[in-house]
Amino acid sequence: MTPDEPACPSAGPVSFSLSTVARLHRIAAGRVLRCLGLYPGQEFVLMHLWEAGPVRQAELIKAVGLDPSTVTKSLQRLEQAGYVRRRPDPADRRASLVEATDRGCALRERVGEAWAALEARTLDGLTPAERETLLLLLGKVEGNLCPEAAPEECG
Amino acid sequence: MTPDEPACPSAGPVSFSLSTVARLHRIAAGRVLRCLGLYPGQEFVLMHLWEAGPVRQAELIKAVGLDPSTVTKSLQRLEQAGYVRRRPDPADRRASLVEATDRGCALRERVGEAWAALEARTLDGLTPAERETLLLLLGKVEGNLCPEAAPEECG
DNA sequence: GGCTGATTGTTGGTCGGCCAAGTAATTCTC
DNA sequence: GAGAATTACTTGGCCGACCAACAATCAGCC
Repeated sequence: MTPDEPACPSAGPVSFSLSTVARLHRIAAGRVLRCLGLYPGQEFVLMHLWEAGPVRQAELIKAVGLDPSTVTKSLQRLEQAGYVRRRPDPADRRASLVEATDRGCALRERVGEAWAALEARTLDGLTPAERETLLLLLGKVEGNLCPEAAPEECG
Repeated sequence: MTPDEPACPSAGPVSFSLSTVARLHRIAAGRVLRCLGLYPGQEFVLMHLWEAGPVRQAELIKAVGLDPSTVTKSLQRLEQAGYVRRRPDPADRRASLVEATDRGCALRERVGEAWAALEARTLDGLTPAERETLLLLLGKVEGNLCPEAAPEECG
């Protein structure tokens, strides 16, 4: 009856569903964020800066868990947009200190609202118990995928 | 104790965890797939072609749920790599018929194994009931994020 | 002091992914 | 049958994200 079947649930149904859900979620986030002048992904950087204040770039990278080059480029764009400021760390001439500008902080409330609305939409129709379960299970999966696994997977 | 806290669980904890898990999952998939000469995302296209045989590009787009331009570029690269063949549809001169080549089909088993291993790693430590629950909840979330929502979010 | 090694951050390249806009062909409508 | 609307892709542009390779600085060790 339904014209669009789930495509390939045969192998790895959870992996498949996870990928799909995450992509839809990112699209939904992007639609909301673009109205605020942001691109999806940048909100994580800003969120950390709002909560942590001026930080070294290395700490920011560790906090968001992204590749260093990704953070560098994201910061360059955020800086050009005027949401972020960078200055050299006087204590370490390699490092940079990053902080949100007033203009960047002005986004905080609206991003928070948008993020809350997205969370509400994501979890619509789930009971509180289900929400808690989902968060718990995602946490377990995150632990499974996180650190281990030597890069030598090609064997 | 743990030096790296989950950063920003304050707003939208599920959304946050979902993003993180999906990114880790994609990285894990990428590590495995790169050994087979694929990039993450291409496996969805190939999986559909393996199961469905020659299809019109429009059907492929609908099946994987991606943007048409994304599929176009992915197919161009898969074609250049020799995994996929495209030819015009004799019945409709706008359309293209797509199918996996022998070389593309040769990947099927190894991709299946890799995907199964990834699924196993993802779900390690979860009971069968938990796995079922996770799949169910992800399905609900997918339904929430899927179709609706007018593009006019900027109000 | 000087050499080796680890940290910090950047650049270049490639892909996936989206959007917006455009071309070509088919179908609908009158 | 001619014009309008729909469909099927493609191109260009931009961003996030990865990896690999690099320059610069700091830190430890003799």
